[in-house]
Amino acid sequence: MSAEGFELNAFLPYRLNRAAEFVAVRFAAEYKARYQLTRPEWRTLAALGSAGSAMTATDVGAHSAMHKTKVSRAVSALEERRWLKRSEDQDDRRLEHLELTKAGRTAYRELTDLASAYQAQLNDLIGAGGLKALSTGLEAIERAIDQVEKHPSRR
Amino acid sequence: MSAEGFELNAFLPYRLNRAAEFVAVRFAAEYKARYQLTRPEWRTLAALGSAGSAMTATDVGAHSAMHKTKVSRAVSALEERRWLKRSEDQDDRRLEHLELTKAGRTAYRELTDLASAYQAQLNDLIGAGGLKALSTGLEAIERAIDQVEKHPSRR
DNA sequence: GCCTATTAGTTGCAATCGTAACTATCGATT
DNA sequence: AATCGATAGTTACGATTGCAACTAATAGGC
Repeated sequence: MSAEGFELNAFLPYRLNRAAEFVAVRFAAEYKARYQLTRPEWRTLAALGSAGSAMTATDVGAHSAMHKTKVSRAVSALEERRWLKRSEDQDDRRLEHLELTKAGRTAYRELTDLASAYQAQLNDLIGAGGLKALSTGLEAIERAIDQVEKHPSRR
Repeated sequence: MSAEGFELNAFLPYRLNRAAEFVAVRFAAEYKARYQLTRPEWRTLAALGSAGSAMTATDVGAHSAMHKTKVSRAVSALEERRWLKRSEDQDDRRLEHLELTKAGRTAYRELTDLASAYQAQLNDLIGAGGLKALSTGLEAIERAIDQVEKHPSRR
């Protein structure tokens, strides 16, 4: 049974990684060139910018599936740029609430322009049908992620 | 127009990366623990194993969306384990054809057992519908990748 | 047949990453 | 209220990465 029952082309981790890498690389090249932003920095900026309100570093990590040390370093870098500010939680001083500064929100808006343009390219490339299917499928994974994160059962 | 027209939750690179990272991390932990394989090594092994016939390093990179230095190092590591062998192309001596050894194919088969089990877990987590949609969507991206790789137009 | 551009693959090196250990704080148990 | 375990976030350090530069070989003018 173990002989030929496996199709790499149907194996989700492999396919997803391939697709993710493909779409990420070219976009990363853009914001790296124009803003000297690293991937974790962009992702952190994006998470905070899209949330609107403050988040903790742990929230950012959960939202973007990034390791907490990545988040920690990205936050430091963005803080140094004065694109975000931290504030201590009054009730629980382990937490810090992260929020974009005015400059950070401006940067976020500029970056989202780039992102929208890129998304449009992708739409052309992938087609409306593929996009729709992909979106439905990703929703299913996103539900699974939330679920697993809620009930870590075995970690 | 640039103000609020952007939804991070609809931005493909972000969503794909999140999903890919989520499904990859737990599987990577398994084969890393059992076989001391790194991700690029597993991906290279998988590409070669599933292809059946020989591939060049460039082929492996295209198939798995890995940077060529990653492939190069993974190939060296697998060679040292005697899981693959190289052979020079007679017509074009820049090329090397990569093929799994017997030990490599055995390892591949064992790994695919792990992979199948993991895929089954994912199926449960994501559901048949989500999986179907995801697959359709990924096919669209895969077509786009092939297309772009054929016609690098602007790179 | 040369000269130049291109491609396959490798490697040096600086930058980035993840693991594990750490600090600081909180919550729960007693 | 003292202790123990858990959690938020940081950091040291070894491992991994990717860029750029490199070698070696081919391909395409001319």
